[in-house]
Amino acid sequence: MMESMPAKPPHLAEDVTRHVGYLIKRAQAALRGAMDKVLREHGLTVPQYATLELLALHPGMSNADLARATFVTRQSGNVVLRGLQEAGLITRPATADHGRARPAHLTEDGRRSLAAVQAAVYAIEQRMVEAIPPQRMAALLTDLDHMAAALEE
Amino acid sequence: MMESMPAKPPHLAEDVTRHVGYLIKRAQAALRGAMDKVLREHGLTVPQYATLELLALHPGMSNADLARATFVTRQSGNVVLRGLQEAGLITRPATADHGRARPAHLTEDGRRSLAAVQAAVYAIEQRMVEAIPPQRMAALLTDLDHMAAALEE
DNA sequence: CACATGTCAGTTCGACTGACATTG
DNA sequence: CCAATGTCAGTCCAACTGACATGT
Repeated sequence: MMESMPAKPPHLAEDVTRHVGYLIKRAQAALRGAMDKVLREHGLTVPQYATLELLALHPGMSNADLARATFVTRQSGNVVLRGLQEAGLITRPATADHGRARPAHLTEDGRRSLAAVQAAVYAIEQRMVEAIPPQRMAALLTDLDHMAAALEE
Repeated sequence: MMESMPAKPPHLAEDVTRHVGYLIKRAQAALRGAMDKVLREHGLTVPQYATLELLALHPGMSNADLARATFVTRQSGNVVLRGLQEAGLITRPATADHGRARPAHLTEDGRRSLAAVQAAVYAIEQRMVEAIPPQRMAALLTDLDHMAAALEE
């Protein structure tokens, strides 16, 4: 089990805990921790789950596609993809028919695994959403989007 | 160099890019990418920088303190701490005077390293802050805090 | 040709679990 | 006794760089 993950970091200077960067990190750590917890019961990692979710919505995404969508290099993406493949949750054609891209698809097991964890994962997101005033939701999403965009060239 | 890190993820369904979880992840990835870039020039990693920053504000924090503040286990915290120690950026007493906690302190080199990168790191945060309407800043920080809190027990 | 993609090889840092000693 | 801390040992996934082949 996770040995740390305290309710709220101890007495740190206001300066630190009011930094946007710190709060983004904290929110992300909390989210990842919560997801890890429920996914581990099903033998999935967070990157693996993210990949399954993407493939469910966009069947046929290539490794490069997925890597871009999950903000990692193709090399890292390939590690995740191979893990899923070995677990029998996705399939990829041995050879590319068109370019070099080998479109990935969920297997039946993959669909089952995804379905099995989706409720729990959505519940986590729900807990987050319910923690803030509904009328601020749109602005929050917009602001997060703009902050990310500001750092991406 | 980072081979991926595109301006903005390709054509994904609106469903995905409007999820709070996705946006938090994207913002964090962008932030981490930007920080990595400037820190690498000075031979620092993000966790190392975070630790230096914390120690500058709170001299004498123990490994357990730092681990909690950076949302990792003591074991992971120790890896970072040892890296900094080997680089001569921090010192820790060989033996604890009080409990078992060995308070860490920046060395002169540590202070110098931190000072050398701080401007660049602050500039990154500034770019994020400037990307959103100033009057929404307080609400944004509050909402992030509440979302994180909702997932932490 | 350039460019995107896939992949092999290798490294590294930091994430985790588990066990154990020590201190207050 | 118990809780917190530090630490040793080991595993693992995924992050990276660099190089290279291949296909449009």
